[in-house]
Amino acid sequence: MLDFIREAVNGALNLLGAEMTGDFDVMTAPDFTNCDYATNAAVKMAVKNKKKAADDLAGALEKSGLFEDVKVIMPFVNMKLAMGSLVKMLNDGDRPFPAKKEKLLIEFVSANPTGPLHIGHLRGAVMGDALARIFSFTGYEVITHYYVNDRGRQVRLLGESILAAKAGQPQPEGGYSGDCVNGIAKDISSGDSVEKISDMAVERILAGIKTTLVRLGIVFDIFYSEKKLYDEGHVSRTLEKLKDKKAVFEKDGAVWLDVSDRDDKDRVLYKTDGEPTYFLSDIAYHDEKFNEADICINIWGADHHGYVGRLKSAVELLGRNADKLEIILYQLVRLKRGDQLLKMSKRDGTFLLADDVIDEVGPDAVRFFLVSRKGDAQMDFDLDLAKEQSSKNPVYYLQYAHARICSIFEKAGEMGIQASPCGGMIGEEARDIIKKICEFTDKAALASQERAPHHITGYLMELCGLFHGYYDRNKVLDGSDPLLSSQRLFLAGRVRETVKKGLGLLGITAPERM
RNA sequence: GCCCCGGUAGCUCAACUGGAUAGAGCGUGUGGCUUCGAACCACAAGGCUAGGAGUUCGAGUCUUCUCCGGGGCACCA
Repeated sequence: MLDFIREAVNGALNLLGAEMTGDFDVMTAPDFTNCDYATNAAVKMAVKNKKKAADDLAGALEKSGLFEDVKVIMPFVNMKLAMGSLVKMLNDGDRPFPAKKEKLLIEFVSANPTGPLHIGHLRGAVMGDALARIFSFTGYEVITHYYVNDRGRQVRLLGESILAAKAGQPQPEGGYSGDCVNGIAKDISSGDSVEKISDMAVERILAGIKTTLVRLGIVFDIFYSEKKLYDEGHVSRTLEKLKDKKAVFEKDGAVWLDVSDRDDKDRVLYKTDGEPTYFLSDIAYHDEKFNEADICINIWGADHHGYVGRLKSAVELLGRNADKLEIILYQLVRLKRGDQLLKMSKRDGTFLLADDVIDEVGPDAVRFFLVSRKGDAQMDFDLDLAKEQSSKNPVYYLQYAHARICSIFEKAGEMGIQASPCGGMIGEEARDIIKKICEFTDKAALASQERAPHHITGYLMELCGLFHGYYDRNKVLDGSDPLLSSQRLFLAGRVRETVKKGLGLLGITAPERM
């Protein structure tokens, strides 16, 4: 829609032979103007008399025949679309997004395979998946990654914890406990090596994580193994590249990387005990990612914020453009039950499992809640509200609109009415809703550009709100007026299609009945 | 101490990157099913956008200071 307005304004400017001092904006017009869109193009024209420029522009826009009203309220030129323009857009359907040249790799969740997913992982999972869907819809070629830290100290500790549990001995320092560890301990033979048990445990826990993700409708293209980075020599190759840049040095018995340009201080690659840090393999991993894609996007919890600078610095040392590594941080979610804030601690085992939350609230509601706020706002997730008042949950408002329209189509079938593109029969009462439908691709583009899925939820609330109101005031199927009925049915069909597409971008189902 | 993110209606959050008279959901109050699905609709109440100063035609949005909340400052991930 905004493209359409922009083209119209451009056309008018060309007609006037206008010279511009800068780009102009197109925006929605406020209610009191009784118009749809506005532009500040007049004040961006290279003339002294802005008022005259605005009047000239308004005149040229009027001549286009696309608008039923154009009025100047300085500094804006406001436009009201002609019903014919709107109906044509509605009938034509959304323009598909052209394929983008850049290939995009998005990595998210990447929780350590040392235990099941818990509430803390959920927001990143849901945001990442929604973004992947939005990117794909808006023309990017997209690959999704889950990076698996399947080696190193934590994994070894997991194996040792399981062995200890098996032998009935106390946990090693900082070790793991809980149902997960005990469950695996039951199924091993005590003679196995730590390595073997660790590998087995990782495999099993990862399988559980995948199951949880599938419940949410999340399926990754690739689970990328850290171990593989070592086995295939990527880590050592990356290290050589860094050494070539003279960025690697030894100090106090450890090996360091100079990342001081973007971080507070230099960071360690090999510890004094000779073990590599996770930082080293992370760098190798990102080098590999950039071999596959033009833009790499990571979804991280805000608690990893301190890690951003050093990784960007390292990526730059490898000759990559650090701006093409986009790290999207999401703030942490606090869980509430009514007024009660839930204290969660990994150590006490009091954190809530992702599966429990999904059981309690349902996958669609979980996804809707966690994706309906922008990532850099921290949020409180009230389980009581999401669960007990689930019938008033906004997600049902959207799904209900979809189901309702499905039901209308069923009824239409019984009545022998078929949808047909709208003509003059559709009146003013459908104006707002047609306009809203035609704004869908604007919102998808916005969500894609800003890497912010919450624009879609807000849009869908507006669209469905308009439809529910329209439905209440206008009978779609009227046996005495088949022509009007078929056109209103077409309109309803476009609403249904748009709601389904929008929910699809968020990974939320669009049920036909509920 | 330094860095990052927040502070908007009673609560949870929006506001199309600087646009005009700041919007939804929940909660509260009133009204609406003989009619395509009432998980819905209509109307109402609710605001000095934490506070001060600045930038310009114009600020919730940009700069700066103060206050409050969250997170981070490892040879842990």
